[in-house]
Amino acid sequence: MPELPEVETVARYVSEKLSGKTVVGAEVNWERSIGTPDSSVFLREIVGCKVLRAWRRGKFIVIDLSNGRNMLVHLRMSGDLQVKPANAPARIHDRVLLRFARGQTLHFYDPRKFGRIYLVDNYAQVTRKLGIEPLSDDFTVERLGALFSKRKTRVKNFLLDQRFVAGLGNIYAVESLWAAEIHPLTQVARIPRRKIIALHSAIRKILSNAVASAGTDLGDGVWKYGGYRVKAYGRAGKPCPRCKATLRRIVIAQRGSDYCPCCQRRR
DNA sequence: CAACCGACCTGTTCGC
DNA sequence: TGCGAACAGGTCGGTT
Repeated sequence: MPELPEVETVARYVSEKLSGKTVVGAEVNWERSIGTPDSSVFLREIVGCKVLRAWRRGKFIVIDLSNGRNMLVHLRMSGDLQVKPANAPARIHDRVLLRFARGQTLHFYDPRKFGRIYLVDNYAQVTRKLGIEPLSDDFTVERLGALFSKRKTRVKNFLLDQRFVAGLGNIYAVESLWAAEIHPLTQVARIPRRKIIALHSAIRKILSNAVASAGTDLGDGVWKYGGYRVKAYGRAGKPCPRCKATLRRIVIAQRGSDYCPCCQRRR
């Protein structure tokens, strides 16, 4: 579920709530929520750690600890982090709880159990394979063009592949392609320069607007904080906001891809 | 190299 | 109303 804007929102929230606080206790209710190390080792090693700050890399929340190590959280499809008073009851889908000094508890809520927490010496052990940060200065039209060159991948698959650009997921990939007027099945090497420019600009604009809006609330309760409004995602059968043609949905990489058959022509 | 498929999980929505 | 199927913001490993 959460993509870059939602993960950024959670990372800022955690940083604000927990910076300077020390873990005094921990509970794991679903072992596989801990990616590494084993949950028993995690429980032993996380207690006593002090949070310096939290930030984001791709879709990972990275927590810097005062002992130099890092705790990372990936929310996958349904994860969320909430800081509550120590006396707040755990919910049925709270998989991991971290209790902090001064009566605060971090709840890792994750109905589908896909999310993962990692405790490592260096965050790069986990994030090593991630591609470029789309909101960084390094993400230029030239870099995007270079990644496109000679590749046969379809652009929708490309945008979902975290090894190229880190942070886009299905919603924002669909939105970016709609904004840039590119058909999702287009092979990246065949995208003309003016469209590369349009896509680069769309990705940055859409992601930064969504971050500023605290993400996207699709109305199904999975993410209920943000105010970003989608233009194409999930709107198959409804009119294109640009040309009024009926939006369509096809499946690419087993993910629904909404697009406008009129403005997003193939080739 | 690139696409596809099943896994991993639970909850919600859809169609009959 | 009820019930099973389909589908959901992500990623990985094994096949084609």
